[in-house]
Amino acid sequence: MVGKENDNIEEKIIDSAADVFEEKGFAGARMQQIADKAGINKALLHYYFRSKDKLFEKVFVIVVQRAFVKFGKSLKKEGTIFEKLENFFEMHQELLWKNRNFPLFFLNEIKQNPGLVNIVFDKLENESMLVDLIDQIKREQNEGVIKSDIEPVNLLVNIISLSIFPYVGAPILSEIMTRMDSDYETFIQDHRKQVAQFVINSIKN
Amino acid sequence: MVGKENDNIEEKIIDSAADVFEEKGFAGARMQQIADKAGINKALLHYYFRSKDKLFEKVFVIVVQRAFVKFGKSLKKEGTIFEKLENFFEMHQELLWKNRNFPLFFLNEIKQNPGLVNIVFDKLENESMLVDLIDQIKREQNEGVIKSDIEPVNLLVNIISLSIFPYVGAPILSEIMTRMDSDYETFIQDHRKQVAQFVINSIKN
DNA sequence: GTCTATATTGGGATAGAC
DNA sequence: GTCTATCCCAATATAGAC
Repeated sequence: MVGKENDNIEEKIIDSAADVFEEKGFAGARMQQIADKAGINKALLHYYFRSKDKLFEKVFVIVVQRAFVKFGKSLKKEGTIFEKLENFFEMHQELLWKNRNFPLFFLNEIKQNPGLVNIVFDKLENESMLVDLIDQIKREQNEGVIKSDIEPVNLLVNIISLSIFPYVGAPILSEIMTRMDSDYETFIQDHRKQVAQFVINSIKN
Repeated sequence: MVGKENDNIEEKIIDSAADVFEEKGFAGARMQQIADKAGINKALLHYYFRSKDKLFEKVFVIVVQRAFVKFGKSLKKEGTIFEKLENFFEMHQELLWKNRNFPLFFLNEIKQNPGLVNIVFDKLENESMLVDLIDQIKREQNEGVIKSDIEPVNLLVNIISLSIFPYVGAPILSEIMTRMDSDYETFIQDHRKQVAQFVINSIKN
């Protein structure tokens, strides 16, 4: 998740906690493991964050914000939907590869505790991002650049699905690939090459 | 998950456990809650299944097998890929709607404990199903029925992604929809109408 | 602030009566 | 087989010395 060495203990804890929570989920995470990874002991953890719940909430907000900021950057500001698509998949796949644990973690925690969504969303500024995209899709549909009459929202979710699922499903996909005398690595390489074209093919006709 | 009333306690426990495990995951599930749901007490749970781990493994295998059998049934044996696609999405969406908790649960547990995959897969007979589909895709590509030269495996995963993700992502999608003055229900209705066509459009040209 | 030692509690597991 | 009562450990949390 992180990379940069950190001597500020509070941040060191946050980073360690992020790793452990993302890997094990809230229920499966252990304060002991977080302390170990941060190179301190449990008592100090509680000194800084009082409880597991409080630590989690703080970490969750930070992690999600980081993720969404990066996600926002993977969207070009200019260009047609087609151009944006190429760029998005390229960036997003890279991002997902580096943060394989995040999507499943995120979806899970939100499901277990739907209240978390609001805490995060209220602090987000990219609010308008989606609306802008939807407007652009509508416009390009009217202009005939996009031939398909799919609902813009559905097109967006389709794109997200195609982008994220191969990573969320890694544990099972890699097993299936192995059993078919292939491997996950090759699959994901091919995926990155074809997915943008797959979407473009679908809507340009 | 189930539906039918059950007076056989062992099965009653399995069904209750399936519900709780699917909802909370292994780490988050509580033996107490399973006992309550089954209308018995914890001691009896342990009398029947000795430990949480053993109960979980038994339940996991059963639940996954049920799911994969149903999944297999959503695939027509005859017809072109295009015909199978229409049928598959129709059936699969119905299935997913009824078992919203399953996909996320499954992906999560496999990730936490990759060994589970083998336990399940070794007991599965649809092994050849995927291979058959891939052969068919290759054939139709050669015949020119499918115009796209996408790798068959990647096409399959794309299809699965489009089918499953909108349900796995329900917690976050429903929040997003609400914030865009729409709602998850409408989205998913539209999704079911367009997704098959989305794929067909992409590969028939 | 950071540690060791200890308290507390939640929850899985067992004993033993019926 | 099914229950109540209890055990026991793991994991969160706190006290108190330094």
